[in-house]
Amino acid sequence: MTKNCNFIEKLRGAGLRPTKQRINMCEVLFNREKTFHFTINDLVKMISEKMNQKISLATVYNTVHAFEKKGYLKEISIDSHKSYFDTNTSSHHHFFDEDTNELIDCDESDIDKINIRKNITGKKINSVEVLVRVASDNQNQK
Amino acid sequence: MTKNCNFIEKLRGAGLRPTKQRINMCEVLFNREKTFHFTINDLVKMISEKMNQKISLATVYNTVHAFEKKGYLKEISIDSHKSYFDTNTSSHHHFFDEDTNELIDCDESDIDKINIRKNITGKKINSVEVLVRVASDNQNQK
DNA sequence: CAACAGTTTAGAATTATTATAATGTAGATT
DNA sequence: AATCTACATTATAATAATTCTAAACTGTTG
Repeated sequence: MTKNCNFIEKLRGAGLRPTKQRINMCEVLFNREKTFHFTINDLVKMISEKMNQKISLATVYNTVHAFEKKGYLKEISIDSHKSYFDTNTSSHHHFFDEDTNELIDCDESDIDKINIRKNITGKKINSVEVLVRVASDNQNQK
Repeated sequence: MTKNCNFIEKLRGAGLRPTKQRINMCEVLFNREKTFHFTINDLVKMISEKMNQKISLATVYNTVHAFEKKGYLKEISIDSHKSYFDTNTSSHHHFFDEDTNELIDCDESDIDKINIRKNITGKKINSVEVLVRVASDNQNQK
């Protein structure tokens, strides 16, 4: 219950009105020990269950995008058909298990800092992301 | 003209029948000095222009996927709405210019070899890809 | 508590991709 | 070269993912 207040502040701080839907969404997304990865579909299910009623798909899309813009979520795109969001918005890399479609966080010690030697004139680097695709050792490629 | 023969062999070698459409597609994709990036839409236009007649969208999708499976193309996914294919199938990294939506190849000297310390039991690494997002220096984020 | 601006909603619209089934074609067989 | 067959292509329908719309609703401000 006190958590709610945090989320209300969090939303207000980002200029987002703390509506019932957004607060529920915050609880599903951020009220947990560990960060996690989800798809829009996952999320709709989770929120509907939590609220014990439907939430409009449009609202979920809107809110996810609002959260993304505010830096509360990060999108991880695997291919044109698989896109995840990550509640861990710190700069970090990922493994993607092609067998299970599971996205796995790397922590800092897993991959050395990436050193970019190229410089594009007038452009600054916004992010550097590594995606390591893995698959079962016995089967070839998949 | 002699190039056609190469493409016919290339297709045959991959177990793909050298049809008119596929050969045209090969010419558009592979008969050039430098490798390049494209979207399905780009490609449909390019092929239609080259053939001076329509090509079915389904054929382009089918063929692109066939080429991808055979390792003639690689998909580069930027976000859930922007997906490119790359005729450069060697292992390499990319810059993505968020202002122009342009994908830029890195060559080997641009980024040090990525050292992966994490090991996922029973899984082998299929690919390691770095995406560096850049944007204009004066505007914040975009 | 009235008023307004921002939000939610269901459903329509749009876009991207895949499936379908009829027609066409490459390559093998004769 | 005619025929056959499996694979390809095609237009279109179907599906899936996302965005738009316009009406109803709800925080917030005064």
